[in-house]
Amino acid sequence: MRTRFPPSPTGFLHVGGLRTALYNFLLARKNGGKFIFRIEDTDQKRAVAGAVENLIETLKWAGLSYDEGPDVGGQYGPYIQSERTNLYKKYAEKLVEMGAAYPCFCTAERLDQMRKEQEQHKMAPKYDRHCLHLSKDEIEKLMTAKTPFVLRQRIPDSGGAHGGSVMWKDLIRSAVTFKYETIDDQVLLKSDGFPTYHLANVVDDHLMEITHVVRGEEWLSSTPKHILLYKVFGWKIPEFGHLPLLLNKDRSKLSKRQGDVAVEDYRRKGYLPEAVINFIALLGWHPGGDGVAKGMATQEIFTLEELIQKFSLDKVHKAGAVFDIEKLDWVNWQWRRKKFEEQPGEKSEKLLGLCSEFLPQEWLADKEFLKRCLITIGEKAIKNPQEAPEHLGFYFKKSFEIAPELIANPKMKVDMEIAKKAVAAVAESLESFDNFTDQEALKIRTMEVIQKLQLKNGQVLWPTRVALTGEAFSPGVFEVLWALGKEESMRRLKAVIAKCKMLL
RNA sequence: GCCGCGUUCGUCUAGUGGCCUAGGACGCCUCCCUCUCACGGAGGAAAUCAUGGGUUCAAAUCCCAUACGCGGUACCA
Repeated sequence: MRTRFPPSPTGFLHVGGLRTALYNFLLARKNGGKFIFRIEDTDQKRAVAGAVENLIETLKWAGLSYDEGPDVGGQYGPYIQSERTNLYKKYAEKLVEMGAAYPCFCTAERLDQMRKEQEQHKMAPKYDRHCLHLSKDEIEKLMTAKTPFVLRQRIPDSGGAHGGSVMWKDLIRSAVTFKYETIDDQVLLKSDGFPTYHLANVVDDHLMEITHVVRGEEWLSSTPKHILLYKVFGWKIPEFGHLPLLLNKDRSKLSKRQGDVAVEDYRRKGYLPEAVINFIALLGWHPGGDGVAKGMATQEIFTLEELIQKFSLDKVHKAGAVFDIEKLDWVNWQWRRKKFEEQPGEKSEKLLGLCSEFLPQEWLADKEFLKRCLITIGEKAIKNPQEAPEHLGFYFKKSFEIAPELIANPKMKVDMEIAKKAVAAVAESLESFDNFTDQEALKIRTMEVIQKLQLKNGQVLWPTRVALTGEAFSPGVFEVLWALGKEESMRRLKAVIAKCKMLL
């Protein structure tokens, strides 16, 4: 078995493209076959510099290794279509000899005009074969006059020797049929000498001995043209499988307008390759729930290795799937946690390793302090290391404004008077307390204060926490005291007490 | 318009004629944990299986029609 992924180097790798690549990869790996990476750059106008390198880099990031490709070589190369143009020309000429293709000299204007008329008559736009009826002399004359021309595929007539239609058994959609009269005389070779997708694709897939063509649903209606080409060449027709599309929330084809579609966007935002692969694999495919009893959970998290083991094309769906970023976020969280837990080492060291690249240089000066801070935001740092600076900011501020309405929070039943009393009492108690390295001891000590004050936990702890952090949301009081240490904790508490006095 | 493909909770899905009073996951809601956020735990709402006809003792599952959605309709891939 040989599968392939042949993107166009028109920029970034689309998440839909990644999924197509993934399924081809899984299919090949599952069956001990080869996975081939090929560049389809026959459209010169759309080629983007650096796009090939970008595709290679992104596939590498995702962990989809290929056995043959432009950068790794292989015995069927070259793997870049623009380096194979003479090949396509040769086969195109063969088609002309066999009467399966013919030159067309029609101008863009005539074609436009023709289509407009067809549309007015509510007909499907289709080449009218104007140039098919050109005599040998006429063709020769136009050729010697160097009139630009293309080569068109000659679709057989209905009811001819080949019957009236082309049918194939799609790996995903079962039997699909197209009548000859609905198939256009597709351009095979462009006037610039480059082939179109239809020719290049068939020639390459044959020459590279591709056995399974698994691609997006957008190719479904051009498949009959490809099959016809295989037939006239007398080549073995590969298996075809057409994948459902990835959709926006409104069920239109996944597009840039409604969110990120480039794999690199997700990479940049901190999504793990394992998570993206896991999530995308399940968009249009599911291994099935064999032996899963009613009420039992089905597996949601898969490693690449598990995907390879469980993958099969007959479990691929026919309908499109909406790309739901919220589920991706959840899958990403599961993966971050899993990888963090599996990684050996001290938790604080691991957190530091995870976040340090996103933190300001100054914060790295006192590593022990930083590690304590990281411990207090724990899960949040694991969930998204890139956001760690936001959660840690208050630790590194020398001073901050505390809004009166933040510290005096009616929901917590705290007014300015209670706040002052609470923070002052905690500060006083802690002044003569030295065991700041023990969170449990800090808690016991503070609870005694609360009891003495005859206040609710929240009435004391809320203003204390706000006094220490200046934030509505933050780690808890005891964690912050522990991380900050006595000196800085006392400084912050006293500063707020002074401010409360002024406000009263 | 024409051709083709599709249709199970909001979303991803399990389901291949009786195990389905349709299961799981995300999200949402409630409660618990708790000084806040997050994490974690326990529950809940949520699909007349697109609709209408068949076939069958029995249909989400098979057949037909309709509706709706999507894709293609380029000298783009």
